[in-house]
Formats: sequence, C-alpha cells, structure tokens
Amino acid sequence: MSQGPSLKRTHYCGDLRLADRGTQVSLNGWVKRRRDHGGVIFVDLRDRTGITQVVFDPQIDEKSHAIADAVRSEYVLHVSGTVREREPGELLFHADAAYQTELTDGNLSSAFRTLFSDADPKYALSDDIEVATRELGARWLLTDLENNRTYHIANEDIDGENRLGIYQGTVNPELDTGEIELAVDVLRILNTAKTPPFPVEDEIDVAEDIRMRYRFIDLRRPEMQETLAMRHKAALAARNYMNEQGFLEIETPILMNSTPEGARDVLVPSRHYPGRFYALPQSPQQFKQILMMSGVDRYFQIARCFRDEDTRADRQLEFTQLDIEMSFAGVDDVLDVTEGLMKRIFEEAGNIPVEIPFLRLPYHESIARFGNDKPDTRFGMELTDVSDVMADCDFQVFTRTLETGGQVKAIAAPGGADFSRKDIDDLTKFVAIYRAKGLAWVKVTADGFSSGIVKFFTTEQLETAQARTGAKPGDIMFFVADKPNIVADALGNLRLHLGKQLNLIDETQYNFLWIVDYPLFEWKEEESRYEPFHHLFTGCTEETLPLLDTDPGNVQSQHYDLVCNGYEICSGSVRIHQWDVQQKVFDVLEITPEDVENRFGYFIDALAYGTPPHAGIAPGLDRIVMLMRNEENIREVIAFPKSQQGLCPLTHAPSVVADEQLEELSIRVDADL
RNA sequence: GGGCUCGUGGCGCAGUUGGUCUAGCGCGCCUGCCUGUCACGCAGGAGGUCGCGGGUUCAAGUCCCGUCGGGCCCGCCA
Repeated sequence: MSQGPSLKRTHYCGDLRLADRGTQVSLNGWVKRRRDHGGVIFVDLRDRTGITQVVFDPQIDEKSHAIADAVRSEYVLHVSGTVREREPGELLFHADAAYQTELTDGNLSSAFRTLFSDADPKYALSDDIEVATRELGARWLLTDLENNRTYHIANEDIDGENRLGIYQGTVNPELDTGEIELAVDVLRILNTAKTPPFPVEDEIDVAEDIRMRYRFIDLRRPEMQETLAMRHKAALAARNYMNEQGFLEIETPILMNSTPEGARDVLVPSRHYPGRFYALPQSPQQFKQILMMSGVDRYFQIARCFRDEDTRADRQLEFTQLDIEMSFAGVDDVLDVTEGLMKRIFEEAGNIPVEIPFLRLPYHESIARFGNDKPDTRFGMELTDVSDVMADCDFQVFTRTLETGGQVKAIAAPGGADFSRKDIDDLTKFVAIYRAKGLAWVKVTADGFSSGIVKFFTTEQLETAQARTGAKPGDIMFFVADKPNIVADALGNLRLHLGKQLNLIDETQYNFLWIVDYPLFEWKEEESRYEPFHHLFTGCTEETLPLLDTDPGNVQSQHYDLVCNGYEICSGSVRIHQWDVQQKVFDVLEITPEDVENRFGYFIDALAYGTPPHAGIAPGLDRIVMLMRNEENIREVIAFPKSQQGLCPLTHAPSVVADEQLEELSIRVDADL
C-alpha cells in the first residue's frame, strides 16, 4: 500500500500571529471564500479555531497558483508556505515627519487627521484609533476600528528629506490572524465539495430545517463550533469538580424497567421475552438511589435521559443531566455542592461570574409573586393580590369571581399608558391562551385613572391597586380575576411576555435562585386523589411527617429546584430512606400492595436492608449551555437534535424495520405504512 | 389531542381584489477579464411551474378542502 503525502499540519488556522512571520508552516482547512484577482488568489482557510488568509501568487509558486484556480467554497485543502506580515498597499500620501510623535503617543492632531480626509473622504478617521509600533521610530500600523481600515505608516527618506509615507493597509482588523497571511508554495486539494446550501458563517438567515438537514455543514459555522466547545468545557468542568468533591462517576443501565408514573417511556422490545419491553430511563432515579444503598456514598453521571413527551423550545425527547446523589446528606449539603458546581461550570466554561450562595424562595411565594415556580427575576413587574380591596367594588366580573373562591391579581406595565386598543386586544388574546376569560386594565395618567371600567371602582380602590403594583403615571395596570391557578398562569406569562416586549430584561445578567418548600402532594380534582408533586421517592420535612396520616395536602417536601433567568436548570430532593415512610406515601397515593410489589418490589426490599439517608439533584446540561450561550432554543446546543415531531432530520429516524426484525420480536404493527 | 403560523430557483424574500406571472429581486452558482482583496470589482450566463393531492373558475402561486413537512404554544412533561 502506498502512503500518501503528509497531512501533518504545524498550526491550526486560528493560531498564527505576527510573531510567526518568516516561519514555514502547514495548515489544513476548508475554503471559506476565494477571491481571484487574476494574478493573485486569496483564500480564507477555515478550521474550528479560526481563519487564515492564504495567498496564491504565481511569483511564489506557479503550480499552486494554477491549482488554486479550481478551488471552490468548502474544498478541503492542505497548504504549506511562509508566514508573512501583510504588506503595505498603495501609497496614499506623504506627511511631515513631525507627526511621528503623535503616532508614538497615539493621540492624533486634527491637522494630521485632515490629511487623511483630504486624501479621500472615505479615509476620514474615526475616534476609535489604535496605533501599533512595528519598528521603533520607523514603521507603524494605524487601525481605525470603527471604519475597519488599517494604514501602514513608514518613516521614509524622500530626496534627502525625512517624510512619513501613509499607505493603504492590508491588515484585516476583524481577524485574529489579520496581521499575517500565508504565502503558499505547496497546495494539495484533499477533497472537492458541492456548493453548500448556505454559507458557512455566523448570523446566517436560513430556515432551521435546512440547517438541520445539512447539520454537518451547519456545525462548521464558528458559533456552532463555539457551542460544541462550550458544552465540552461544561461537561469537563462538571467532571473535574465532582471528582474533586469525592463523587464517583458510575454508569447505570440504558435498558431498564418501565415505570408508569410521570412521563411516557421510550420502549424497546425484548427479543428473548416476547411481549415484554425495556424502557429507556426518564432519569436514572432508582439506580442512583440503589447506588446509595450500595454504599457508593457519592455518585454522579453525565446521563442521557428520555421522555416521550411533546417537545418545546427548551425540551427534547432525549436530553442530558448531570445526575448527582449523595449519602448522609440533607438539603443544605446538596445545595452547597450544586452551588459550587454551577459556579465552576459558568465561570470555567462560560466565563460568567457567579455569586454564591443563591437566594432561596419558597414555592408559594414564587407562585404568589411571579405566577410560576421558575421566575425570571431579572425584572420586576411582580404580581400583587388585590382581592381584598376589590371585594366590595361594583365590577361584577371581580366580585362574582371572588364570591366563588376566586382571586383578583394585578401587574403594572411601565409605559403601558401608551398602549393602543389593539395592543391591549392582543394581550387579551395572549392571556386567553392560559384560559383567562378576560384582561381588565386601567391606565394611570397624570390626570388620574383612565379606562372603561374606572366607574366601577372608588378612587381609593384604584389608588390601593396602584400603590401595590407600584404603577406610576404613564403605566398601565392589568387585572385578571379567576381561579388562583389560572390567575397565576395568565399573569405570570403576561409578565414574561411584557418583560420581553418592553425590553425590561438585562440579557447580561444571570439570576440564580432556589425554589424550596414545595408541597409533597398535589390534589387531583378530576380523579379526587393525590398525586406526587414530583416523584414517589421525594422525602418530606420532619415537622410535617405526621401529616402524612392526617393531612397529606399540607406535607412539605424536601424538594428543591434551581432556577436561572426563567429556566428550571436543576431539580432534586432529599429522598425517603425509610421503608415505613415510603409505605405511607404509597398509601396516600392509593397504590395497592400488589402494585407496589410488582413495580417497586426490589426497591422497597432494598430500602429495608440499611439504606443511608440520601439526597440528590440533577442539573440539566442542555439548558445550562443554552443559558451560557444566550440561546432560546435547546436545539442550538445539541449537535444532532430531533425535530418537534421527534424525527432526526439527518438520519430520518425513526424508521420502518424489516418484517423479519418484527417477527423476531413478536411484534405486529397496526398502522398504515 | 388542540390552537396559531410558515412552505415560490441552492439560500433569503416579493408576487395587490384570481387575468402581460411568458413568475420578479438580492445573495449564491457558472464563464470570461482583473496582482492586494478580505461582503473584491467588472461583463455575460444558467437555474424555479410556486410542498403534495383534489376542487371552484373561461383563467389559480393567488380562492376552497385535504394531506405532508418545519416552527411557536396549550394540554402533556414525576
């Protein structure tokens, strides 16, 4: 077998700097763009680190120049040559040598500046000027950052007179490698490429399905490479941190038992046991608890999780959790470790400073103030209850709702007094999504209150509402009257909607906070029974433990969520470690002993063999990276995400399988294919 | 399960009340010219039957029904 020529590179495309000038280097990369000037050809060569301009000049190497003629976008090249400083371009004008001192202190006089604009108005200098000394007292590089131009300035001897020659610069201030270029003497086209369906660069305006179909091209784009790298760094930081904290990384099965609770399982048929199925883990919940029972003490895993539910912008069918569990630990222990982990990840991978400890907000307070348990606290506009004042107003929409156990709450939108009829109609439609029957509003103006419904209220009632919402003249107050959960949903989402619309959110901020003191159970009206608020194994506080027998609705769990900028990024709890407590939870949930035995028999059994108190948490890696990258879509931070309908746009999974495969699995498909 | 929305050359879009639409624009692509560009420039050129199916009509990219695909959301997501 013959061995091909060397593919070895000496540098990556983002590596070379002025200090490397004169050296002989080799690069591999993709052609970002080719500019053919007839005599000389420029190619921007790209790899995951950056771009280097490579030059094909017949005077350097005729053969390379000839080959470069055929090069097109996304061709794969190997080039060798000499790194050289980008030389001065055309002479623009000469200036008095006296201006030299201005270059030295980088403070240009208006007289000197005028020379530039006189040469051509397009050379008029901005105030954003940088001067770099290339040779002491002899050569300078002047960069106009605002206009993206550079000038080479050289101290020259013209007819025995000392003058400054001002040349058009060829340095590209937008490139890290912009001060150099590679003069190529060896070019090998390693592969050709069809014209890509979209350009490989940032800020492209292309439909997402096109990007997904050609994900291998999309991922070449610098911002995608940056995301991939950041995700890697986040996982690495997490691994290092967890290791330092004494956690062992342990893998748990991907093929496990189906659990009917919670999300739908992704099922895998068993060949050996016809009619039986494995389930992919929704999370390694039971296994991580069993690891605690197994004396592992501290476990973590970067675990893939599967939930067969409909997707959202921040939800995928499969996603990744940093799964954590620790023995002999209570709430504070887990929160401490997690805070350290978040700080480490955000600072190391995202270069985002994080202040710890994080605030802790009780669940009920979060619902009351923000309408949900994942508040975006980067802006105000908090919900406020005005039920008490509105109880005796003349607005029947409010009073009737209050009489039937409902609630009236309000928020104030800054500047909302300018909202048009249509603006408000749109917002009314918006809250209708959350089943709110209407949206009452009152504008606060310099002359008082303004609205069609002002007549139903006393001035005092509206003034109280104004005081509580903090509305100022020029603002608008919105009211929703309904059942508490609808009020919370509608106003909580309206708050977010307006926060975005009115630009109230500081995108540079990262507001972490814990949501704590969740209830253990939720009463399901329709089925008139309790359901776990989170899952079956969540423990409760010692104080409310007795209520398991008497008043399950008021049992307080030891669950906690970590929220950042309106996203739930971690979720966890202290677990039940006592057999009898676990049994009581099953009782409250009316799970029969038979069911318990069938579904959790092994688990209950294990609990009885000396289970240490333990607690855990599971930070969502995808959402963390999403936050660090300031993305609003989870697909942007997953290399190969699925579409909303669960299709892989690249491989077209899921696919039809051969009849023989189905036969082996004893599966008959009841669907038109 | 449901609501909203998008689908026109490779990409991004325009296409009024159905009638010079014999489907237009920008980018990209191809050919030629050009030795300092970096969104190079100049000249010329190719390329789409309007997601798919059916219907209304003298006439459909345009109206109606269905369907497929993408997206956002409600439900769902312990």
